[in-house]
Amino acid sequence: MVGQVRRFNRTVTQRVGALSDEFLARDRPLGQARLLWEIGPDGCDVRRLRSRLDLDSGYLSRLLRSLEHDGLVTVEPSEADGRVRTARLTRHGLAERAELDRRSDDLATSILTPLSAAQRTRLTTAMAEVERLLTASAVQITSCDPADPAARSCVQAYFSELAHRFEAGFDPVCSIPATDDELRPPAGLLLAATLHGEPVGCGALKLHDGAPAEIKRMWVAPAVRGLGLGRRLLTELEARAAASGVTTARLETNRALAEAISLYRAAGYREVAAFNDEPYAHHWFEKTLRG
Amino acid sequence: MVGQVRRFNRTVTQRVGALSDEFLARDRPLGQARLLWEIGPDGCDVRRLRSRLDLDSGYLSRLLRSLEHDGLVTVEPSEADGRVRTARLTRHGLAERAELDRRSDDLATSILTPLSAAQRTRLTTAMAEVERLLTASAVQITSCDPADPAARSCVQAYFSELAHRFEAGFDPVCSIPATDDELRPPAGLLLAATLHGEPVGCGALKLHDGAPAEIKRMWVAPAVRGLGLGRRLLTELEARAAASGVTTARLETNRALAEAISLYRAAGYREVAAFNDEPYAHHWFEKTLRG
DNA sequence: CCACTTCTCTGACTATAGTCAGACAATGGA
DNA sequence: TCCATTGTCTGACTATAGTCAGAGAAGTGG
Repeated sequence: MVGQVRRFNRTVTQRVGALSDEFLARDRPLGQARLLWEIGPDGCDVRRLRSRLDLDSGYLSRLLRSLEHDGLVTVEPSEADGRVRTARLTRHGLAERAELDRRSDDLATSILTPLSAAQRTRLTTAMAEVERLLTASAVQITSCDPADPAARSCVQAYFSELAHRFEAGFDPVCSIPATDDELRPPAGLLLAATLHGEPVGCGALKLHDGAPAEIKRMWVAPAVRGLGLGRRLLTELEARAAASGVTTARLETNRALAEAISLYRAAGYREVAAFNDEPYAHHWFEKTLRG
Repeated sequence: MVGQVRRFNRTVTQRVGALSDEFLARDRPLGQARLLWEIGPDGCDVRRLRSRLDLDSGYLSRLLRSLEHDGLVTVEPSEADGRVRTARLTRHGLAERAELDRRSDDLATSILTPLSAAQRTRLTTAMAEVERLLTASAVQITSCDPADPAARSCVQAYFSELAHRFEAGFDPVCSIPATDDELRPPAGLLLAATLHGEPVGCGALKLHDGAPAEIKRMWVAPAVRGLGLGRRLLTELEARAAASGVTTARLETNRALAEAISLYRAAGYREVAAFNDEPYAHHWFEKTLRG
């Protein structure tokens, strides 16, 4: 398998990587072209550009100056914050970006053209599969503090999804709470999943001395569902629980969350009698962990 | 489809391209690392390195000097030709290359690790498919002179394959000839297929004023069979024939060439009575071309 | 043997990419 | 209001990649 991945890497970087740079940079240096592309039709704060392209602020400033000099970009102070500056494409810059867009299409077309219709279908299908699985593999799971902005945004998204999906809506105040302190070692822990730095999922554990651990806050962003991320989070939580000497994991869930329920069943959880009085729960599950 | 290819390109260059450079270059500049890799365990002529990496001779020379200075490479005159110099890895250089190899494995492993067993299988299967089809799409078909070295090597390989596969062997002298002049416009033409500059297939056309055109020299290198290249060559030959005003294409073949025979049938050729006295032929085919 | 080509090397360039320190203005919290 | 922080910019660097012209040795065909 490793050999296959290496062969793939070689073929693809030769065919796609080499070409795409050459196609994208028309006359203009690659750095400028990338920047032009990243600014986008609606403009973008310089700060955002810096983090997205991971550039040194001095270097980025100089790149912007050269694009400005060529009449492709204007940079003005942002209204909201006088320190921040916003880069916007001029009419000329927009045309240039459209040209890059066209070239990107040309590159894709040049790959498809030599193939028969059947081969094109097979290629794009396989590309979609590779893309999805590479995305899945790029998701990183790390334990993080409940007060971390990434964790906060996941939990927030989780609550608002529950509010949408539960028949009766969802108000965190009525539910059994899991405070920051309860999800912070050694009382518990919280895992955050990130894709290219953006939070895309979470899962938490409440540990109870000698008693079963509780799994909470299992959530996966809609954009990355179907990539096995829920399963990965669950497996990781179980492993952490087992590492703390816990032998049983427990959780409760609402009947509206069908995918979650089938995940728990598939992962070896069996339904048990209610072990708490969570008002939003319809099902209670339990699993014995192997040390 | 174009959109899918573009998404694929973006994901893959982010995940694979960026990482692979970083993994490969350990301390050392990327150019040096690539060169070290390309020299390989058995050494390599400088001339070959230049064409394979497509480098300026001055630049390559300097890269070799720096590797030599670091004690990774020795460069000596080749025995066969005093002008050519051969680069060889020292023991230290071999160790360095092994390290690059290990890093390449690590990169592949880092992609596979986060995935489940089922996902890994799906990923490698899809990668193999993409790789094959990208290879297919990278094959270029161009008309070329029969005396061109690429054409010569294809025809040579074709003859030696026939000698192996025909029950009675194959001697070009006994077969109906197709001289260079007959395969040169306007009398005829020869198409060569190349992959990364290496010849991997051919096909030729003999035109006869007002009479059916003859298809000859259809051959595809074993390494690229199953990529639809035979079909592409045949289609291209038919198109060229039609463009010359020919309405019928003809060919004869030996019963040992089963794949070829099914290709002809699938492409719309129907078997006809022998239209010549080619001693090695068992089947004669004909197809009406659409203008 | 001579002219021509091939192959490699050196010297002298340029361009792109990127780093680092520090200046300066705007902001936000104490 | 002051002070630390944030965001941007300039100046002064370095490293990598790459180009081009020409020198000189070795081979090649007539």
